[in-house]
Amino acid sequence: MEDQNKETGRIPLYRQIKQLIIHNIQTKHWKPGDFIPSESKLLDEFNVSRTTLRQAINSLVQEGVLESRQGKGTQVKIHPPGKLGEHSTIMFQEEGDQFYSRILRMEFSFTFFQAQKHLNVPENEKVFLFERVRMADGDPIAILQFYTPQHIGELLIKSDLHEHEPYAVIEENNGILKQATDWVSAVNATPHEADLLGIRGGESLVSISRLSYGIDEKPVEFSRTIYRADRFSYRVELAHN
Amino acid sequence: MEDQNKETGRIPLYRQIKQLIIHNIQTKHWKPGDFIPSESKLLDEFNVSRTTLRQAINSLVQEGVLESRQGKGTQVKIHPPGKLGEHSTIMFQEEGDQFYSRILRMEFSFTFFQAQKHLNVPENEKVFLFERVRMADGDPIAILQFYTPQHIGELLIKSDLHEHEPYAVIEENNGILKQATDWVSAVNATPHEADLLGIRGGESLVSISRLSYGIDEKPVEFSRTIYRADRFSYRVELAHN
DNA sequence: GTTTTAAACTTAACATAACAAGTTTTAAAT
DNA sequence: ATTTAAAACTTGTTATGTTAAGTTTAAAAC
Repeated sequence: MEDQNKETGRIPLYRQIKQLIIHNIQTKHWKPGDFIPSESKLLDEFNVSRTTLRQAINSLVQEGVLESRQGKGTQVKIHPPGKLGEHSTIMFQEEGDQFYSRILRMEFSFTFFQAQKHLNVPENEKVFLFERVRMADGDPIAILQFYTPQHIGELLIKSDLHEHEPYAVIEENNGILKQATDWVSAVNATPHEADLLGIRGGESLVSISRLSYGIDEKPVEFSRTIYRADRFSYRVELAHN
Repeated sequence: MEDQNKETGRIPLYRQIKQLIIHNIQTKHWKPGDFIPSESKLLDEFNVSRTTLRQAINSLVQEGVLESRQGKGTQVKIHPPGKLGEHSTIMFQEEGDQFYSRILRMEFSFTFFQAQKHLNVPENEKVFLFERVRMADGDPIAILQFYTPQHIGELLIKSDLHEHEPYAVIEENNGILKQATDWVSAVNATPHEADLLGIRGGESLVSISRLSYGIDEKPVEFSRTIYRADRFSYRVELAHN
């Protein structure tokens, strides 16, 4: 760590080290499952005290980015794509359901104002919308609207979204997701929604809005999904913390 | 810290310190909101290095038991009764709302089958139901059904449920809650529910079923609450761990 | 070749020291 | 009395050691 870092001061050294580690992960220098260099090697690379390095690493272990084991080493933790937390969002009644999606829209626009605001996208930049209907054994069960900033949207259209889940594409190209907030509520189906889902207008639907952040704390994805309430339940495990 | 602790070895010192701190909290020696002694005082009391003491304290801060602020001190964190996890269940639009409840039913019965099953109550024992309508500034916004095993129900009716929240009564008499599961879904209001909530029949409502467990891992409370969707949002914070 | 042993790695735990940066208390100045 | 400044607290950050405890590797013994 250079002197000017110590002198600029405001940002603690261990946080700067954290950022360097995160950068190595985001640039795929260290990939999920990889062992990062040992403490002694990182001490040489970063030129900080062991205390400081361990503070940075332990912090990332706490946040679920790294995983350390005594004697073995420290590796970048592997997470299933898009899976955050312990909640199991989708609880359909049958296991044998065949899932697939029917794409409704893939569109860049300046006018997705709510998503633009949540994603912190400047007004002169477009937002990408990816809209699908999710089917289970031929029945439509949910409408998914998936918004991302322009540069991520371009990544997505380059991939084959008919074949790959957007979460998987993002995590392969844009680093892993670290944190998200869900807002769960209920709405009455509009005639158009009822039409898509094959239900009567006014039926109750579960609405889930999600805002996801990457390990660099920047918003990655805003989505709104509405589920048929008769096919869906959202489970949350709660504990003190 | 005595020598035999260091020599028995297996349990790290900082974990032993953690246990001592927790013991002080459990025995109400240090109460929620209290500032615990400063680091220098605890160093004298425990006879360990600052590193070790801070490791114990920081660990408890991470777990949400303590809360430290530079320059001020470290205090035992206050958890609102019945509040588990980071989700903030109730997000009504205005801050100035005056909340109160109107009691509908307080009843012991053998026939609350769903609750009986979830609470693991034997068939020859009654289940207690406490049913209310929650009001915000005069508007009804939710119907709350609160089920407990018989012995807890008896505690509740002895307290003044017009004055005290059942969660608070339980945590004062029956220990704190440790874990809970929420199931969130959506339903259409029945005519009776619409009547109670002052809305049209068929309106969308958010339905939350909760099963709570105490420190002894036994079920304490099963509840079902339905909220007017226009006044309610359920927020969940998700993170890797 | 196989097993055993020791060495060389890894992270975990603990102590001591010094300084920085907030907050409160106290004493001084007005 | 009020304001100001200094001192005395508090937790936060960083450095430098040392020893312990797992895991892997390499050498030695068979």
